[in-house]
Amino acid sequence: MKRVTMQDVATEANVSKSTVSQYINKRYDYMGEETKNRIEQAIKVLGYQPNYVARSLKQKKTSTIGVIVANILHTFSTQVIRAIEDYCHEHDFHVIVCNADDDPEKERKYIEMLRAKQVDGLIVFPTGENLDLYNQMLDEKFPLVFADRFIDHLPVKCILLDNEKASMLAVNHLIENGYKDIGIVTTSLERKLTPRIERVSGYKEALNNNGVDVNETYVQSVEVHRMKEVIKEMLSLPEPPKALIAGNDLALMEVLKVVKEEQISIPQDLAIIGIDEVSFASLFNPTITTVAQPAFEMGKDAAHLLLELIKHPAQVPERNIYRYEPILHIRNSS
Amino acid sequence: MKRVTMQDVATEANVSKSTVSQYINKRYDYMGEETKNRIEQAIKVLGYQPNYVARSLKQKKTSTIGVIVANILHTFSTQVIRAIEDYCHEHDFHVIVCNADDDPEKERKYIEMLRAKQVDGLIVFPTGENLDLYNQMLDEKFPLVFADRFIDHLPVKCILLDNEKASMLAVNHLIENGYKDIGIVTTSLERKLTPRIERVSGYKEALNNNGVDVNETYVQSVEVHRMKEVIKEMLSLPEPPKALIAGNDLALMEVLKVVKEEQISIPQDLAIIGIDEVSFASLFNPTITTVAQPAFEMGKDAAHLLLELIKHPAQVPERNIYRYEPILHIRNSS
DNA sequence: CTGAAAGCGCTTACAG
DNA sequence: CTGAAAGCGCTTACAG
Repeated sequence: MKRVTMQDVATEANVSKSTVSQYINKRYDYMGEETKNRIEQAIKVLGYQPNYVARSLKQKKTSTIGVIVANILHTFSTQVIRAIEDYCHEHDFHVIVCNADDDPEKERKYIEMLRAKQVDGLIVFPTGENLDLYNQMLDEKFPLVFADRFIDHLPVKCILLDNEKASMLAVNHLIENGYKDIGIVTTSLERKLTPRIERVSGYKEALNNNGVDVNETYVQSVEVHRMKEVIKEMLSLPEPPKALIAGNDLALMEVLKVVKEEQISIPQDLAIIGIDEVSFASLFNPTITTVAQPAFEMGKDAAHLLLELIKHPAQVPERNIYRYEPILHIRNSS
Repeated sequence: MKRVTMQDVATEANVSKSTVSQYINKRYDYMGEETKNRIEQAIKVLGYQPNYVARSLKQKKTSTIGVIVANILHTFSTQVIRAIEDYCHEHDFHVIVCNADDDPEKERKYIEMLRAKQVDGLIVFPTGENLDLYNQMLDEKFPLVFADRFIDHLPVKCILLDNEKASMLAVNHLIENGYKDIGIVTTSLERKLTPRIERVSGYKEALNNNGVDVNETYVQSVEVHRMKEVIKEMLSLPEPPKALIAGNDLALMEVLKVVKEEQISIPQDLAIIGIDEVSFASLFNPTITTVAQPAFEMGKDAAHLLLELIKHPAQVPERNIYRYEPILHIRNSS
């Protein structure tokens, strides 16, 4: 079952393949009406479909971008990906998504594979551990956008939440509602990943701004599998917090598991705010107060920015850091 | 910033590019130790990365598959995609995902684009409306696997849930718990999509098997945006159902919205079972009984099947339909 | 207005 | 054990 090529069409239409190529690429400037019709006919008769691989090789572009997310389990990642795909498909770009699973080795492999496949650009939620690769892409002026996390001293365009403000919105809202003993639980800070670091520092700053001392036992950052345990410990302190901020959607799930297991009444025994929106926030009993990221907008902008870098490499904007405003959804858990 | 090619490596190592190619492809059978070292050195010095586009053109394979989901909003789609990606990455295949949004025109566009990009195979959640394309791929023996839905009289490998059994599990469980007035709400049946049709027919059959007459006012199939309204009507009947099955995860969300708005007590006023697992099922108040699909297994098997079709086109198995067992998770909403 | 020719960066049968 | 040559299916200056 040999696929029909441009040469076949040319033969069928009695023209050269140059002319067929012109036709396919809609460069009809000087093309005779009759020729056009013959080619159109031939294409229809033979059921010709152009081979983009050949075109890509010649044109040195693939109209494909790669997206490497750190951890696809976050709703935020899924939403950003969806926005990127929507935007790219509208602009006739394809998207290859990879999940690095927060593993620097996987990230390395995917960056190399995607570049070998000649993607025109890359959106990465960086693990932060492959500085040589990041720098190499920068040196080569390869179109690159980071999302969610930035790496110090690396002049890469980066799209991310104003994380400090996210925590501040949560803290301020709790304080307005009369809470002072406010805890926060996030995933591990060991790898110094932007959102976690900033959410904790924003939390501390907001407490300070409100004249509340930070109680370090109320601040816990551990891997997800240890989180329930740590939350239970925090709630068993002689003076447990009266409110708890979940650092992201996965942390919120752990908090809710503890709430269930220990039959804690929300918000009477414990107020809860989650950073990141979750699908069930307004269905839950009680409904859950969240600080949402404008994930769709962020994904769309990341894609837009990347396609600009690809199409107009000459006019790259100066700005590197793009911050997005978190949105507080006040519901009944706080 | 010219990328370095195989020719550059060959020159640097003082060999021909044939030899470099052999080296890259690990065909060292007759290669001198010294030559190997020189090439290895040259690659390192120049930072050579092979160009897969050129290789693909020559080899007529891209090691990439396409996945076209009907509607990416379903958790099931997301999970299947993730399983496909995991499996493919393990086997050095790449995945391009497209969301047809239940629009046959988009599906057509994506099938054509992905084939133009020379993907080696396709996993499709078919809209069912592009019979000519499906048949064309079949004629050309193009590697193709359907998921979630099958199309009558089309001999395509298809991976899907035993949907009738899913409904039956739900109905039987409700009947065991003493319910007889059981309703079901699904998305529209107009397009005759397998899961919806089968879930409704399984529901009816299960009622019959239990000697319960089907009450057609308890069976509603409409688009998501009309679902709340229809559920409210059903619950306002003179004799409303005492239990309700949600036909998929999106339907369950609508049911839960109504429950919230109308302050219905679950399961006292109304028992609920959802088909499809949801992230919050065991966190909810009450926890929600669901019938889950083995989504991860299904995605993995779909990918495995497709890669087999790609690698061993000669030995395609006879079997076309692969059914998967639904799993009843009994919780407190029923 | 259309065609011949070169070339994109690889792989592969074949020659030596 | 290694290399010269052809070719994958396109695009693109350039010639006429």
